[in-house]
Amino acid sequence: MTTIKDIAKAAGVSITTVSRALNGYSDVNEKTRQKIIEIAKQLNYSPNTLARGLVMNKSKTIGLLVSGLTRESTKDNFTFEVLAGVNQYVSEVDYDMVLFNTTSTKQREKTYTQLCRERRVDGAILQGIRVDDPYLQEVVESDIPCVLIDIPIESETVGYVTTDNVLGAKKAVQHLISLGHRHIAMINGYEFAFVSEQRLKGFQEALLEAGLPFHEHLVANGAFKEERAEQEAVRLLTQRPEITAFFCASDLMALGVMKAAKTLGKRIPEELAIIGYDDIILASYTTPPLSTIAQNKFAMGYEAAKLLIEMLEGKAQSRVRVLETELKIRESTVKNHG
Amino acid sequence: MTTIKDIAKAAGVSITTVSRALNGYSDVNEKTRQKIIEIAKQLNYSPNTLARGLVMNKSKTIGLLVSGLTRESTKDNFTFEVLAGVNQYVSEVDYDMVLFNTTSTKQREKTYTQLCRERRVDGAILQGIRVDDPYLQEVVESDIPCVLIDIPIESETVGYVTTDNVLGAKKAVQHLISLGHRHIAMINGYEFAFVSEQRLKGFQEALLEAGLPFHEHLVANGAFKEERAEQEAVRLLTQRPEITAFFCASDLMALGVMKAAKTLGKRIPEELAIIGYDDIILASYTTPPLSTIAQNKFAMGYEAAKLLIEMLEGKAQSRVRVLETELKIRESTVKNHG
DNA sequence: ATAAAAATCCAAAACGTTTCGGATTTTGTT
DNA sequence: AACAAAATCCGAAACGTTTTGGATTTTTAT
Repeated sequence: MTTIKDIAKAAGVSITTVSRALNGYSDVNEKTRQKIIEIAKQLNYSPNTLARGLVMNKSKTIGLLVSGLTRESTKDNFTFEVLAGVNQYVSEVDYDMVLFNTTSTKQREKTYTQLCRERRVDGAILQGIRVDDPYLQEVVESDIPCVLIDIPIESETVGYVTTDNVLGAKKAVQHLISLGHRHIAMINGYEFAFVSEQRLKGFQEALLEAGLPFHEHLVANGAFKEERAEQEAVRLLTQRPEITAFFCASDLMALGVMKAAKTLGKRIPEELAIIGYDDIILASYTTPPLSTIAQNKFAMGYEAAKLLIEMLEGKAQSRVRVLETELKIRESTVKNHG
Repeated sequence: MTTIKDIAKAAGVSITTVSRALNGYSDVNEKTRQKIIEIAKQLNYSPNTLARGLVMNKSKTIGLLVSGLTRESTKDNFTFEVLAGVNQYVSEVDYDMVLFNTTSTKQREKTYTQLCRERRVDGAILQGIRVDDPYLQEVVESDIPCVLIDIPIESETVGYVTTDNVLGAKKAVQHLISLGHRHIAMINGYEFAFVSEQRLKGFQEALLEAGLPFHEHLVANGAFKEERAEQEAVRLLTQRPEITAFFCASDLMALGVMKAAKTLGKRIPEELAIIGYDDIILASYTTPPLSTIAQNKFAMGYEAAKLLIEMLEGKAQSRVRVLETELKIRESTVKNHG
C-alpha cells in the first residue's frame, strides 16, 4: 500500500510537499505538483482516510440512525427511501454514510453519544425514532450535530426536516369533504410520534373550516400497524354505521381499513372512501388503488443530509426544512379515476 | 474528548497499561484493571476507532456496494432487505457497514479498489451488479476480500452467496405443469445476470422431465422491467394464443404480465396462470395475489456478511453459501387458495 | 548590485492508539 | 536467604496524514 512517504521518495521531495501538492495548496511549484500527481497515479496511491481523519479530527462520515431495521420493517419502505436520499447527497459531496441500527437491547449498553463518538461520525441523521426514545433526550443534550426526521426539535446543534403534516392531513380531509362525505373517521398512529399529533390537528382544522363537528369517538389509534387498524376499523364501522370515509395517518393502516371493508362487504369507494398517508409503493398496487398524501421520502433523506453537512461546515442558514406534500387521488376515493 | 492518556494520568499508570487493561490483556493486575475501567467510565471515555484502525491496519468496517440505488429502484426492495440482513449481522459482531452507491459516472473516476482502500473497508459485499460491470473484473483481480450476491465467482479472496436458481425455477414450472398447463411461456431477465441463465435452465429442465417440448419462441426478454415484461406478454399472448401460463424470472415482471392479462381481458388464473420469482412485498397485495418463488433476501444479506467476516478473520470453511427457496402458492395460479 | 518580496520547499510535531522488548516487582522454591 | 520464575508494569516506536513556522531560493524593485 503506497503512502505519501513512498511518493516523496520517488519524487525527491518531502512528504510535506507531497501532501500540499495533492491537496491543492498554492505554495508548491506547478511543475513539481504535476510530477507528484503523476507519480501518485503510477504508484496507485489512495490516501488513508483513517490517518487523515485522525489528524484533522473529522471523518467525513455521517451516521444514519434508524430504529428497528428488522426483517419485518421492510414492508413500508419509508426507511429505505430516506436512506437512498441520504446516500445520494452524501456521495455527491464525497462523504460516507454508516448505518446504525438501534435495537432496544443495544441501546442499554451504548449511549447515543458513545455510538457516534466511537465510530467517529461528524454528525448523525435520526429517522423513525419515537419521541419517548431515550436517545432523543441525549441527542439534544449532546454536542454532536444532528438532523431529525419528522421531529421538530431545534437547538444550536440539532435541526430537522419534515413535511407540513397539518396541511397534508387537511388536504386529505378536504378532499373527502369535497366528495360529499360528512361522517369521516380517522385512524391515527401512536402518540409517540409528532406526526400523529399534527395529522390529527389537520383533520380537525379541515372539519372546522367546513363547519363539520369533530367527534372524539371517530378517532381511533391504529398504532401505525396494519392489523391494529383493521380491528379498529371493524369496530368503528359496526358501532358507527354513519361513517362513509376514513382518513388514515399511514398507508399501511389504510390497507388494514381496506381489509376491514372487504370483510364487512363494503364497496370501496361507493360505500366507503379511504385515503392514506405516505404514498408507499403498495398504495398504487392495491385494488382499488389507494388515494393518499404523498411524501417525497427520498427528498427528505436528501435534504436531511444536505442540511446536516451544511451545519457541519458552518454554512447552514437555518436548521429547519419543511417539504411539500401532494394529494394523490386514486380509486379508493373516486371511482374510475386514472 | 478523553483519551487513554487522560485515563493514564488519572490512574497514575502508563498509557500502555491503560490500553492493555481495557483490551483484556492478562499482564495487568486485576485491581488496577478495575480502577482503570472505573476511571474510563467516569471520564466517559470512548476509544478512537480511527487511531486504532490506523495502527492495527484494519477498520472493522465493511462496504456494501450496491448498483443504482436511486429514487426509482426502491420499488423492488430486494436491495433494502439484503441491506437489512447485512446490517443485522454486522451489528451483532460489532462491525460497521458503509454504503457505496456505484453510479456509472462515479465508476469512471474511481476504481473499485480505490473506493475500498480509500474508505479503508476491510472487505466488501457486492449486490445488484451486472456481470458486465467493469467493477466485477476488478474485484476478482484485487486482493480485497469480498462476497458477491448471486454471482458465482470464487477465488482466494472472493466468495458468494446465492440461492439455487435452477431448482427454484424448476419448482415454479413444475407447479404450473402439475396444474395441467402444457404451453408455458417464460419472461426472463436480461442476459447480464447469472440468475437469468440459471432460471432458464430450470425452466428447460422442468419441461424436459415432464416430457414437454421446449420452444425458443416462448421465451422473451423482459429485462427485469415491469413495462418491458408487459409489452412482451402482450406480444406473446397475441402471437401464441395457446399459452396458458407464464413463468417470470422476477415478480416485478410478473406484475407486468398481470397488467397485460388485464388489458387483453384474460382472467387470472382461469385463463392465464402467472408465477413470479422473488416474493417481493407487492406480490401478496396484488389482485389476485401472486404465486412466486420466495427468496429470503434478509438471510442472503445476513449470510453474506457472516461469510465475509469469517473470511476476514480466517475462519471460513468454504466460500460459498447456497440458500433455499420456497414455492409460495397464491391465487395467480390456483383459484381460491389461501 | 542590493534589498525586499514572493515563491517554493521542508523538518518536526501532532492526532490516539497498539505493541515490542525489556524493566521492575512480587511470589515461589530450595 | 538466595535465586528462579511469574506477575506486573512501562518507554518508545509505529501507523499515515496535516500543519506550523520557518528556511531557502527565486524574482522584483530600486
